[in-house]
Amino acid sequence: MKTLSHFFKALSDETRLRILHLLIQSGEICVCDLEAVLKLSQPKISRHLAYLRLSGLVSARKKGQWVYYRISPDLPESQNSFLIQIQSLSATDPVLKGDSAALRGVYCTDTCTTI
Amino acid sequence: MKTLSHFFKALSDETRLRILHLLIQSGEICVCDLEAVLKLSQPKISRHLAYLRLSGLVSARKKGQWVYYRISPDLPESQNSFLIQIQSLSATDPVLKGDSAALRGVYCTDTCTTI
DNA sequence: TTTATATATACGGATATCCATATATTCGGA
DNA sequence: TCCGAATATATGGATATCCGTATATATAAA
Repeated sequence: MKTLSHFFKALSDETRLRILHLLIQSGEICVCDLEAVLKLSQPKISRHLAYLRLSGLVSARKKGQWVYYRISPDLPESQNSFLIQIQSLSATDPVLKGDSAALRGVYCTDTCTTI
Repeated sequence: MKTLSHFFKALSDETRLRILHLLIQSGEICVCDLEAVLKLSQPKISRHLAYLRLSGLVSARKKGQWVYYRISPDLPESQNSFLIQIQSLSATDPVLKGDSAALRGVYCTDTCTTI
């Protein structure tokens, strides 16, 4: 039960929702790409990523000086089905829709994305 | 987007999750039955019901001295599909499972439930 | 009209959350 | 080895959240 309310607390912040939405959509993103897409300060993004990491929602992989984040592969099924639904929200939410578009832009023009 | 994070904030508290789970399951419950099932103080329950009411998640109907709460009938579809999933969580979560059982008990023995 | 029951809200304190700014840390390249 | 880029964390302040307790309100019953 604690786990469950903590899970929703992780979803209850706008920045974290936007991050999760991008991770669900793209599989794996590094911090600097999140920074470029979300247009938020680097410490703010890192702080929320740490929050998500500590809640077990995302996992990180270090490659050189970059750190790639993804939705945690061993998330319990119950939580996973909630996350999947977030994906469908981008159809109606303008901010999420904008993030999706910005992400495509980053993946076309940026230099920091090839693994 | 604010709406969405506020929605999850409403789900991020254990008491509110338990209340919502009962409302989803039973349609309509009055405060005193919630009190009997959850075994929590009346002001605590009322406070969280007020929170849910202000977030638009539940609506209230007054009948005599009782107030009956239900999931808001005009909840946006996106939020509704999230709520429905909460129902399925009672299969795995012991607290929610216990609440379901206690609710059945209340509906058999109590005096305050007939509308 | 007084009394009891159901429900809501006010108050004050403890704790959590969130942020901006500043500073560490780690790693690759010159 | 030194420098810059990518990322993480520390600090302190503002605000929100949550709770227990006390109190208010409304309705029913006596």
